[in-house]
Amino acid sequence: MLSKKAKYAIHALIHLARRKEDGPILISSIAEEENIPQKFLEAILLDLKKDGVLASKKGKGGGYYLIKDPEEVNMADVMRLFDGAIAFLPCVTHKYYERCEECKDEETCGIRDAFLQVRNATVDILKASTLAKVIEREAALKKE
Amino acid sequence: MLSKKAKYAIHALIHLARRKEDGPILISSIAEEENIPQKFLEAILLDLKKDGVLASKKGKGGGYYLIKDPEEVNMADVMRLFDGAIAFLPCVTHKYYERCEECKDEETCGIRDAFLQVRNATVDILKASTLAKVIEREAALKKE
DNA sequence: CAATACTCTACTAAGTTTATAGAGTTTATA
DNA sequence: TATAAACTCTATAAACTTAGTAGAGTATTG
Repeated sequence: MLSKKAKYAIHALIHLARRKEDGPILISSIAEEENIPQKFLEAILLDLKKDGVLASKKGKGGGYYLIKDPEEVNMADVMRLFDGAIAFLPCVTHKYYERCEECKDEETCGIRDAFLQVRNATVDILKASTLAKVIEREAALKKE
Repeated sequence: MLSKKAKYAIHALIHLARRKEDGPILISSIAEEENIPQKFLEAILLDLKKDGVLASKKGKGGGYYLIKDPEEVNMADVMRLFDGAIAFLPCVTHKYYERCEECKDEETCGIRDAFLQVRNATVDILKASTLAKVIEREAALKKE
């Protein structure tokens, strides 16, 4: 399961992507509209800023805004930032690779093989799920 | 990530599936060969027994053995037994469904739509990954 | 300079995971 | 029928993670 942090981050990003022409958006207004505890959201937005997805402006008229294109921000990257590896086993991850202690031979491990398929399918879908795509899809679903 | 419990369970099941003609296998021998803390493994095997995958025999000559066909035991079921839902969001699971608190309209939620695709792809692969298939695949990888 | 709004550090409560300890129960067999 | 073998059950606990709070600090605008 996604952590609340990752989930909140996705909601905040969609929120900002929708309003990307409106200039800086207040933390407090995101928190209120998306039902996220404000102090918790502050930490999340800071992480997204450090990661280069968002930028902020201090003082009156300040707030957060997207600096990446909504087509370049995808669910896989957000999940990795907050929850770490996406895969179910450390031996099939790319960035967070670790050997399984109990594993005798990784190359011929049938369990690994199964979970590698899962990981690849998952990452493919999540990479394709950009902010732009999610917003687009939402509009399409509303028309049905 | 899989919990250790789920991981140990999979290893124990593969171990038992490989030796399904050998009669009851000792907990202690599974624990030793698969590098699993014995007391921890006892609880895991008990869960698998309650779930109807394994049976046990007490006393001398006792141990655990598979009662389901290795082709009928798949990774999805094992994961659900020990770790609960497979999906990343409660609103896209089947058995463990729950509404997302912050969600305004589930039917048109673009985030849900993305994670539903992930869940479906994941479950399809995990359901196809039976003990028999994992063992088979392992043999194939060894021949390469 | 005063109000606004983001930033940083520290802390904490609750829950989950990964075990361990030890007594209890059942069964085979000598 | 005693005894050792082997699974079963209950209780406990350390370590870690998650989700969230508090409050002081810093930068900016007007």
